[in-house]
Amino acid sequence: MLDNISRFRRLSRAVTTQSGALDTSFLGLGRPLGSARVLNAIGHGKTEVSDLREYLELDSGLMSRLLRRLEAEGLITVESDGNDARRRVAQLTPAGRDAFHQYESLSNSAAEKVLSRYKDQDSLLAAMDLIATVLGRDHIKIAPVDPEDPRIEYCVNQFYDEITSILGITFDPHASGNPEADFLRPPKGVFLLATSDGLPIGCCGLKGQGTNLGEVKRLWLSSAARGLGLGKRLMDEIEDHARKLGMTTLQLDTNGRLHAALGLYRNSGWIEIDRYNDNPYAEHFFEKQLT
Amino acid sequence: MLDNISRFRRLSRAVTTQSGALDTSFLGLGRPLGSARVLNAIGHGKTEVSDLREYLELDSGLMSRLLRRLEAEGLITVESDGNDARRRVAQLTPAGRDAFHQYESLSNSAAEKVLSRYKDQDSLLAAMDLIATVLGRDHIKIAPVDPEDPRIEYCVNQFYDEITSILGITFDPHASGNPEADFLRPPKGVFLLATSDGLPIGCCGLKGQGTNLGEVKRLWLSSAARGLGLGKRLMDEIEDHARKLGMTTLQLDTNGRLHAALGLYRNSGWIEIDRYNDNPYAEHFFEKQLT
DNA sequence: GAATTTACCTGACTAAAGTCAGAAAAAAAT
DNA sequence: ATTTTTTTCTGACTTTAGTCAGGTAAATTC
Repeated sequence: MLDNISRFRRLSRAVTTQSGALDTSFLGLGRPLGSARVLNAIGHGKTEVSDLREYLELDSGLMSRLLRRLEAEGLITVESDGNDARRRVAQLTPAGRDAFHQYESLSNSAAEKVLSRYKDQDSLLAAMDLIATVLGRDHIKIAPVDPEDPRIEYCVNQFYDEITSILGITFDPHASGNPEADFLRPPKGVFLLATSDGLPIGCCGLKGQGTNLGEVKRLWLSSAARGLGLGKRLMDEIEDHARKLGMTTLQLDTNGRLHAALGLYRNSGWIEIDRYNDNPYAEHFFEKQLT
Repeated sequence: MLDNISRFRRLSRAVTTQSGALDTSFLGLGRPLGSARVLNAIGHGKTEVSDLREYLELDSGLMSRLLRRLEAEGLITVESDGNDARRRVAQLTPAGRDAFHQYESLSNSAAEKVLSRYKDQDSLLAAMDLIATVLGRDHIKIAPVDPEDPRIEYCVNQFYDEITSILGITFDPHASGNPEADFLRPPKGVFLLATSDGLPIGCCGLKGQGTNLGEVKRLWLSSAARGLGLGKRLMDEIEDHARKLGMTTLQLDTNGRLHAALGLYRNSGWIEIDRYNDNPYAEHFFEKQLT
């Protein structure tokens, strides 16, 4: 009925009007918007002044004055960086932390108010995840984390749930050769986690034994993250890590019903080979030579 | 992994940063934000100054000055209203229309850029509709429209598609007693359309024959609009219209697989009765006495 | 028909946001 | 060791946004 662009702009209007509720929370504590933005950015971990400037897109003169103002209010301290004495680092004082938490709880209660009025929260939240991930696709971060990190646990459990529902069976991780964490962390292997603004949206493990043969395990993408080329990015980074770990050949197994995964492997240089293990869930086996 | 509130705030950040792309389009033409907002509001049909003030939440002094400024730039004209000479009405000049269209195309191309980068646009747009509708639930409008309005046609086609997919058969509107438009518009009946910021999200028809018996037809809610109590609102308004049209008894038929609809009828005073027509898709028949 | 209310306007102001030129100190490049 | 670059800061501005106290004319109420 409406064209696609109108539909997007409609979302944008709805969110900005509603999170006017979030934005006005920035105005609700009697502090001008500029100061509030700086305080919140610091609270969210942007401590280096140059970072702050870039993030908030502020002129250096203005930035400086806003920092002086927050300092004068006793909300922050600004000190020189140890490594580079030109750079300066801002920290919240206890009073600053208080003020920051006031902003946070204002934002939270505004968000809660919106959410609480809707019954089917799961689908609403899934829709939010999808949109936030697509809009923030340029800011997706991929980084190695420990295989026992709770975020990996979350991703892998999602992976199991999906396998279970797609294959229509109860997936037993051990039967599929659930790798020990030691094989998935340096120096033997690695586990990559993809996050979008804090939300884990994908992962991929590389299992090694200290030899030149590695195995790719547990490639998973959240439904919000599909269609963004993230699977390819994860696999490319896994290959980079494999090379650094001295591997020359990678293998993986997968199930025929995971169409997107199959397509990805076939389109990125993987060659189908004979069964190389007894994983009951696997139907296709691939190998790739690293060059 | 993230709690619900963080997920909402993540969406909000993503949209405001991205539609920073939309917002900065308001800043991209060398005009201050205030003037740009007024110009765009006028372009979108808010012509009365009092409307503008309320919509943009501006002080009357500020509003006045912004209008003078746009007038001086030759973008608008402001004249007194014919009916009430205190009120004033703003109109875009040709130059103003040009400027407005520049803002529109900036916004559109920003939106297009985001959308074009994603493969599965349907699910993305559905997610956007859902969120925009939920966030804008307080602004859902229900109004009678002509049964041959293209928006009704759109809704009713969606309704047919759904019936087809839920019942697993090809739905033939005529077999189900597709009512003639004349029975669905005053003075015999009425057709209500629910819209959220321009997007049709639900409809309901009331078929009459000029007697005291009416029939409710084609109650449909878009998937984005479920769980908001909109079905109840539509039915309540249908009953109001029925009373005004002199009806004392309403009937309807429905299929057993439309669980939400069945629940709605059973919870709002409808009594199940015997089959009163030969609609092959209907399995349940209800009646309600209006008081 | 006088009093009140409404809608808009103007002038006089303040606060906030943003710009620009230059200066100081540290780091990096030559 | 000197020059250049980077990072931050300060002072002197301008523009924008927002507030408040009236004022005028039209409409409404009594």
